[in-house]
Amino acid sequence: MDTKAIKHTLKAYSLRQTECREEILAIFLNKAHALAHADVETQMSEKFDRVTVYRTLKTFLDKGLIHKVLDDEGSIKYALCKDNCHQDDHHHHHDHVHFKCSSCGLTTCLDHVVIPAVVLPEGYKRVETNLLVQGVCKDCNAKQLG
Amino acid sequence: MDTKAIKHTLKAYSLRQTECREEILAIFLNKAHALAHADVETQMSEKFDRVTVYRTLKTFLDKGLIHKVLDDEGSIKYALCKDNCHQDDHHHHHDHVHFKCSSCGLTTCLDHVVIPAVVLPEGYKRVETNLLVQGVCKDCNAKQLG
DNA sequence: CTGTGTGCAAACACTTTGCAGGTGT
DNA sequence: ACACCTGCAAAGTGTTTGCACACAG
Repeated sequence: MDTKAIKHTLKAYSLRQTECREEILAIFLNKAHALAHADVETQMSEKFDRVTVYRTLKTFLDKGLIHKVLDDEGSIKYALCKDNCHQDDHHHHHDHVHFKCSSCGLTTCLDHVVIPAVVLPEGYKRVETNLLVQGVCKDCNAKQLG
Repeated sequence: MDTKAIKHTLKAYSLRQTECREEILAIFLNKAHALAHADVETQMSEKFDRVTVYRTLKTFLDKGLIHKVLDDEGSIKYALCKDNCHQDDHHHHHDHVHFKCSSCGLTTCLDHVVIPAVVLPEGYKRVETNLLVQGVCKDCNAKQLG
């Protein structure tokens, strides 16, 4: 993976460049799906402390590098934000469609799926919308049919 | 609250009628919003064991009496299913719109809000859709304005 | 009577906090 | 040099499991 891009990204988000952060960011870049804390931990080649992983994820979240992905199991997952999703300025970016596959268990961002407008009852003020679709993903469907 | 209805409901879901179950079911009936395990526990007049509350919620979930409500904090919440949502036969009932108010913190089911059709990419098979809208609810909005 | 529910104790898993020392800028 | 990261230890919190007894049907 492009370590230059990783370093550049950290810098762009005003984050110090440490080995732990580079590795965690690399994991997110390599994997296209959302990761829970436990997923990140198990995928780290070098063992950093659990606590450091917790703190790194929280830092990334605060800085707007990653965002939360809802899950039906109670474990919070995280996924990389797309470009231009900074700390002060990611309100326009709060609508996400996520797909969780019951077969492979992975949750992916469906960036190209348009989230339909939801008509709320009178008096409700919408700030953020999260849509989680569960089912069987493309790959698993193909395997079953093959 | 109508204890007769509660007993009837337990029976309808093939659940033994115990004090604990009646009380938990009563709490769900009284409260219009989704409840996490901790919420249920704190609202029980008589103190039953934490473990019993966990098991009761799991049982209710398995039988289709309640359903999961997504949350952005990682804590699973539960809410009563509407009528005709039985164990074998609640696939048609899997689409929910929930609203979480950032002011009062309550998550409510918006039963009358139509969940828009989501167009998935080719190959994806949808089974269930969960939509969580966050913002400010009717009541809190009214208070702020008042 | 039988199968299930409950309480208790304990194990287990998850997450946060405080502090001392190390590291990036 | 300074601020911030990290690791360790420990505490705090949330959840599950096993077993003995109680209770609903």
